[in-house]
Amino acid sequence: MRIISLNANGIRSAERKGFFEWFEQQDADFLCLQETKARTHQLVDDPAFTRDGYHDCFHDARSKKGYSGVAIYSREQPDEIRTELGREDFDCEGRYIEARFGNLSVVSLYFPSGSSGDERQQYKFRIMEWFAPVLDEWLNSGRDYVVCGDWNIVRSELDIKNWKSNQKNSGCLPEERDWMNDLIDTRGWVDTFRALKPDTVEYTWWSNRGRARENNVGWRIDYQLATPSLRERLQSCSIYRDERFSDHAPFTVDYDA
DNA sequence: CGTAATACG
Repeated sequence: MRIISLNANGIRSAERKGFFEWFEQQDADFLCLQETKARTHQLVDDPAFTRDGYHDCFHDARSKKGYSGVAIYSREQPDEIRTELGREDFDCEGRYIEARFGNLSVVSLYFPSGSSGDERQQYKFRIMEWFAPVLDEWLNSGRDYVVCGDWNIVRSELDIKNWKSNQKNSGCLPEERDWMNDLIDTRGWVDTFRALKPDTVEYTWWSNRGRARENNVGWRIDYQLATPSLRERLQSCSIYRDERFSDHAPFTVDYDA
């Protein structure tokens, strides 16, 4: 079972850059996209976003055009699609979609960014507080979950080039890191990349200001978090070097069938 | 600075 996740930074932009041709070569069972930046109607009727051999589902932002938005592509037809978690100021921003296949749930999640200002940072903190118990419910549901997405939070010094200078910047704030680490170290979620590569320094996002990407001034803020039930099924993972499609890197995790 | 619509990350 192969799951690929990518913050597409605009699915229409990524498509123009050949993302789906690349995707079709990857032999993936599931693809989770974040920041599709399109209304669902702009995607569902366009063959460019409908791939042979895959089912697709989308959830867009009701609140703003061209903003946020998530998607899942799957070989198997889902039993059920969920897009609402019952909190209006979260549900309206197109940040969550879940596809269910038997006992497996695959989630594409776009966690809020706080980098645009204090208003959004306070929103991010409120979502953190509310979302942790939601994750606990999933963890205790008896279902297998893989929560793929852009979490906009690094965990440790291994996950960011400029650790010291970013301590006061959103995504690397101590209270954000504590929250993320609590999910994994205390509550029991598996950071699949870190579980497979305990000491590896690799990033999933680079600012497009300056020469961040060519200097590898990056952050690891994209994760596939899995329930402990999937830990023994973890095989391998890779973050792709490919810079063609987005300011984030696509990454793959392979799980035993 | 890139995406997609003029804000947001």
